[in-house]
Amino acid sequence: MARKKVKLAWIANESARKATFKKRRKGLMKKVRELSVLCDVKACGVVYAPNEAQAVEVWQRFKSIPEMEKTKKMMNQESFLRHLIAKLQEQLHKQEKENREMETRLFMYRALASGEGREAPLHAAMTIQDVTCLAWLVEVKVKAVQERLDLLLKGRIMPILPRPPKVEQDHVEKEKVAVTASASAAEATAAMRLNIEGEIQAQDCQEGKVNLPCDR
Amino acid sequence: MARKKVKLAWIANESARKATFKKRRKGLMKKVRELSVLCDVKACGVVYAPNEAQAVEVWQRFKSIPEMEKTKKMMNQESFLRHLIAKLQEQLHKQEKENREMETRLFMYRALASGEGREAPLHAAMTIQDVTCLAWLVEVKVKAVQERLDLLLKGRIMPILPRPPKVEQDHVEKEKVAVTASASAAEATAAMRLNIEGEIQAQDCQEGKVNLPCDR
DNA sequence: CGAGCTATAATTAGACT
DNA sequence: CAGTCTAATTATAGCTC
Repeated sequence: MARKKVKLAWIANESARKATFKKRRKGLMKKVRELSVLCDVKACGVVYAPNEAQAVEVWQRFKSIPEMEKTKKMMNQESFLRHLIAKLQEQLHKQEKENREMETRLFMYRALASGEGREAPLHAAMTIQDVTCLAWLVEVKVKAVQERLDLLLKGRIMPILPRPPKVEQDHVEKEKVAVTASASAAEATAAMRLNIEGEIQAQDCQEGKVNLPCDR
Repeated sequence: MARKKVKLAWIANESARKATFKKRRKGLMKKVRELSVLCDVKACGVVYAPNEAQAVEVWQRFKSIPEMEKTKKMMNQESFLRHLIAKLQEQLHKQEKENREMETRLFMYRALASGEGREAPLHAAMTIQDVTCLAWLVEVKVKAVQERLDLLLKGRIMPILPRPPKVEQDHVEKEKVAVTASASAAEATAAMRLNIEGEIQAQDCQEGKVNLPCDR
């Protein structure tokens, strides 16, 4: 959008493409932030950089101010971590339960696929595409989450293990909350379980069939 | 960005905010598309509309052209569905295996949280925030995926069940591929498993502690 | 290659219908 | 409230360093 109007097509020149990418990604992120702030909505943008190892380029979360303040308060409290763990635990159980349900669902899919055939309606195809696309994004997210979890875990191990067994540090030795692994089932947000492929390997499917006009 | 420079702050006037939201969301999506096309990267934007029931406002996936064409080809093939199912099945197994690992990880977390305390480093706090934020997004995605799956399932059941057992339709009755639930482990993309809470309930944590300066 | 620097394209705030 | 219009603000393509 400047010196010259640019065609909406892939930029062949690599350096130009890279420059445009950087600039536009930056601009995009700014827009996301602005929208979030101006309208107080949760918003995020994700951009797969070509060569950067499968990275979540940007993500942001905007919470309403009061909620944000509450979050801040609990962010560095020990109890928050305990609470998180309790919930994780409960959700693990939920998840195991859902595994059974997923098996059932999978069975149904299977039966349907084998028992019937032909001319998958465009509608269905689109839906599949939708699913795979969403799944891709989820894959990115899940990986990021797991990396963050690992980081967090390391971050806690590192400063702790090397420390001598009993060092009396005067500051903040009070709030020794008991580790109540309670957490009501009602509070626990919907347990999530993901079992979808993020990328469909195209090579596996035989060639030469229809061409759906479902570009966008 | 017009008639008047607008402050980067929440817009109090509701109708104005709504209008801005609509305009800017539209613009944002356009930017996402453009970036994707110009630089051939996978990109997506997600915006939580205030009142629209927890909706993924926009998501998009851009694949490189050759990949896209392959995808098109297999989109409406029966074998694609079978393939998807095979992979799902394999990933289900992987997932069950990962459940064990998650239990281990959870145990470690627990031990750390109960055995040590105090002054959660800002770094750790930020990480936790990151995790929860990402988790929130994943939650949205997972819900969307599950809805899509349900839709897909219904979409296949509907036109199939009411149909009489054996109707001889002449077109495309050939490619009756056997349902080989094989799918090599190498091909299957990383199995995903998600077990994180998307929203931290702030009320659960007692009040009046530190205020982290970790806004953004 | 990255960091400025315009000139110009694109977005959009506010008014109007 | 949903569009349309237009001026003013932003984003950025192509350069230069």
